[in-house]
Amino acid sequence: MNSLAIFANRLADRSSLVQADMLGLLTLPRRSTHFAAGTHITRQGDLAHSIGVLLNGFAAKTKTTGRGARQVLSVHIQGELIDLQNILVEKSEYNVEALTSATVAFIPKRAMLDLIENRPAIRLALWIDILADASISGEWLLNVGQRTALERVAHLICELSLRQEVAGTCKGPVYEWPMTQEQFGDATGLTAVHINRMLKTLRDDGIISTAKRSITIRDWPRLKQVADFSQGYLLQQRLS
Amino acid sequence: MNSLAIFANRLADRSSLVQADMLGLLTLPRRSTHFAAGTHITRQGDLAHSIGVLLNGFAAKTKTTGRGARQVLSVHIQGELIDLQNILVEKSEYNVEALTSATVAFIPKRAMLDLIENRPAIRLALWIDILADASISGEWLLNVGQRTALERVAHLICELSLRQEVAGTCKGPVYEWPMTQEQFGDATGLTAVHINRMLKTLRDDGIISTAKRSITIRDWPRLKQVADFSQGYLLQQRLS
DNA sequence: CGTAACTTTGATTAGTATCAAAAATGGTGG
DNA sequence: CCACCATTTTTGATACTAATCAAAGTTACG
Repeated sequence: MNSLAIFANRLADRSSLVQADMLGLLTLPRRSTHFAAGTHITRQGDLAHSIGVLLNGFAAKTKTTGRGARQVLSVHIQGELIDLQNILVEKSEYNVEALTSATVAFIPKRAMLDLIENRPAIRLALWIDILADASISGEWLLNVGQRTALERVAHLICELSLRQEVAGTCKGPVYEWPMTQEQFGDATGLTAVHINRMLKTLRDDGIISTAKRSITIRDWPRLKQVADFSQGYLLQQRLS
Repeated sequence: MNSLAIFANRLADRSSLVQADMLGLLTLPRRSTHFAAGTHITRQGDLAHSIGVLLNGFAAKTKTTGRGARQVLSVHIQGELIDLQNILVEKSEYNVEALTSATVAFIPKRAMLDLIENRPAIRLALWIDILADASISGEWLLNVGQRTALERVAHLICELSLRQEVAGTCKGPVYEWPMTQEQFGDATGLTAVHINRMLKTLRDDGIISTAKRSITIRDWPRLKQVADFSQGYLLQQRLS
């Protein structure tokens, strides 16, 4: 199977693609590279000459303050673009790190731009993709700025679980959890120690249970309620 | 002078527009409406059938948790689009509020979409505009998630001052400050009381001075340093 | 099997929120 | 133009959430 199939199908969910669109996507030139968990895929300041598609695994966009504090800006799952924002920018403003072992297909910017220019439906799908990322970013800002520690933790669990569910990479109530508690903290503006305590609270309340690299949601309605979660911001129009 | 001139010129700074592009922008159908400070321009859940351009004044995008806490997601100045993210979305995910007395030109979505479709240079400029907004959003997340109260306050002062400077709406070291301390707090994830204390600190250190609706930057290098501010994320390529 | 990374728990501290109230400011109508 | 009222700013006292520091368990990995 074509390695970009998952990516192409994801875009097809965003706009109506015809045969020629799909063909254009599936025949994009690319070079696939494998990354170990914890390694950098791209770095802030890098010249951006290609656009990455995450073929498998999880990745995170991060940014660091001058004093060394790291914020996770977004988490990406299989089939998602990890740095589309660089398409019109010379230098990347972010780091992208592999959270788990991950494979990335790098598509030359030029090829991507040509496809965008020539195929309006793909252009539309990518535009929606950017808007959806921006919408998630806004919800994260609300999360970090206004919610309590417990709410933030519950909220991110809701989001990632639902996104995996919708992407079809995970069924049941057991969801892959791609982050260490340190990274979870960096995504929510909390310390790893406090993440640990909040997870314990959710566990003690029977809302979730945790395992090595997964979280089981035992009481989705209550988790959603604790998290103040409503999925509209994910902009998954076709599926909600 | 054409009321959309400031807007059109701003886009011309983002990409090379030819005569026909400018004409297309300047002849966009629109209806201008005036809003008093503190009133809502659009609301979360509203059907989005037009796109707003801020002709003068300041506006803020906001989002509220289910428990009623409000986060300011972005602040917009003269000439900026206030809800371009709605162009491909049916229902708005945000509120837009007038921070000061403000005038907004509402452009029907259809007209905007046609222009985007037919004028590649405008499409490019708008795409960059969205990416710049997203980049600012990322920096805000870093700000709220990882910086101390004093840094956050200083950072937002740097950003808004510089943006006004670049837009040419404010020269000198005295910058219009469009927010109450309450709103400032909602933008930084702090309480109004704490904003007040941080401003006092900056004042006592001789870095800024404050007046009714303005802030004077007395020591820009030190403010920048306290804020951990570097302007790259604003994506003002043509000017930096 | 040994070691580094990660999780868990406890004790203490620090930063910011909350509560309260006074002072200053701005807008409005008379 | 002044007086009044609502909003905003300022300051003080106290409470609480989450950070920090520290160390013991646990897990993953080479």
